[in-house]
Amino acid sequence: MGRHREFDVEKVLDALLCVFWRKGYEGASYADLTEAAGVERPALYSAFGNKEALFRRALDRYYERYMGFIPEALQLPTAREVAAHLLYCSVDLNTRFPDHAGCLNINGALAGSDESETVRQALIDVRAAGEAQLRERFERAKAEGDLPETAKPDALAAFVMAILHGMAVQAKAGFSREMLNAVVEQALSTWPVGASRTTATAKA
Amino acid sequence: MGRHREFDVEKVLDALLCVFWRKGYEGASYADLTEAAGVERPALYSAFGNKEALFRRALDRYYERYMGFIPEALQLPTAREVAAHLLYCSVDLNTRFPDHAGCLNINGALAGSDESETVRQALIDVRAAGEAQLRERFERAKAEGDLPETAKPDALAAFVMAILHGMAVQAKAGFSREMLNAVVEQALSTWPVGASRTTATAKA
DNA sequence: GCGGTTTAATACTGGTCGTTATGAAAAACT
DNA sequence: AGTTTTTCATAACGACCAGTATTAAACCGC
Repeated sequence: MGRHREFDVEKVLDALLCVFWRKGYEGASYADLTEAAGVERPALYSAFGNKEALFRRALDRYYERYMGFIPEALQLPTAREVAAHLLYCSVDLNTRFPDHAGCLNINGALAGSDESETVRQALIDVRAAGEAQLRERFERAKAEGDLPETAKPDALAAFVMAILHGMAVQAKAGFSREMLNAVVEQALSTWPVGASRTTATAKA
Repeated sequence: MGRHREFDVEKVLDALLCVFWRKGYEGASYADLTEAAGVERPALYSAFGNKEALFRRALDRYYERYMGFIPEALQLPTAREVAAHLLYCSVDLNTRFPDHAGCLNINGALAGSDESETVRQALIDVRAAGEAQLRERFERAKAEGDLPETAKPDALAAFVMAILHGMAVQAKAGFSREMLNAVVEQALSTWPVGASRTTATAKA
């Protein structure tokens, strides 16, 4: 019973997500958020809680709406295809929206005041979870002979993640999609070749 | 004539530099800065100007004091050695100080409020200048036959920079030096080989 | 040692931050 | 229709932000 909410919570969350994507957690003020959402301040508090809870909801939604290519990639048959799909889709996402380039996770809170420490750690945890999934996928690939015996799945996963993070930084700096695709090409050009695929070329 | 300054400007600048390194431009408050410097607020204004000017001085000092390996690297004989030196020295710098891990340029201002836009652009410009130097060095390497005719110096430079930025993000997240060195190893494992060095191994 | 000049320390400014109290408007239940 | 409950909009809260006015202390030349 009682009055109904006059705004669509998910639509508002999408608008807030874009603000955080562009300005990061601390850089986004409630003035920015209310303007983008078209909703007054107390409504945001009643719908989501405080700013940190709001950001975490936006982060969840970000992975649901935009990071669908991660599970997609993990299901591809070879480690190389997994990496390629991750990298190319990431380039697309990082450059698709000119007004909020890059990645919410990286833009969100790389460094900042002590008050945002918990948010920073949350972002780190999410990245670490993704990297762990990737490492496990590469371990499987190694067991399947898709990656050579000398391959180090943890280093390979960290390498792919480094490219992803580095390109997010570059996208935020205005790098073109073409340039970032060339970076991906370069990154993939040295992919290790396993026993089951020794016919693959060594350099793209 | 008049009273002498009681503090060493360069020592203070080093202390401020470390605060920015850890918290970034917007995340560092004057409360943080004065505490780290052991100097009161008006003294910082009289010595450096406002916060932005202060940050730019700190950034200059950062490159002078800690980024000496960049010109070092550019003078090495082969493109691969240039890249290797950049990457390994960067890992060392990013993990040398546990209380301010990563890179000042990346931590400084990746995203934030509109007021820090000029600072963000300044950091982007500095990175672009470094990348341009690297590209030119790779163009020379290509002309010398050190890189193959098919090599794209701009993509190669962007690739190396992406690894550098990505590792800076990872270092800030607490990655160990060993892990990052493994990332560098992976990044270098597929380095293109030119006609003058066809005897080099294709995979590490 | 005395006047002129620069630095040092304290305290304050207007503005913005995240958060919340308050009272009016609107919907559902009795 | 009347009552209750929830949402809405305005406006306020204390805290902190970057930046500064003010006054006392230290140094110089004389």
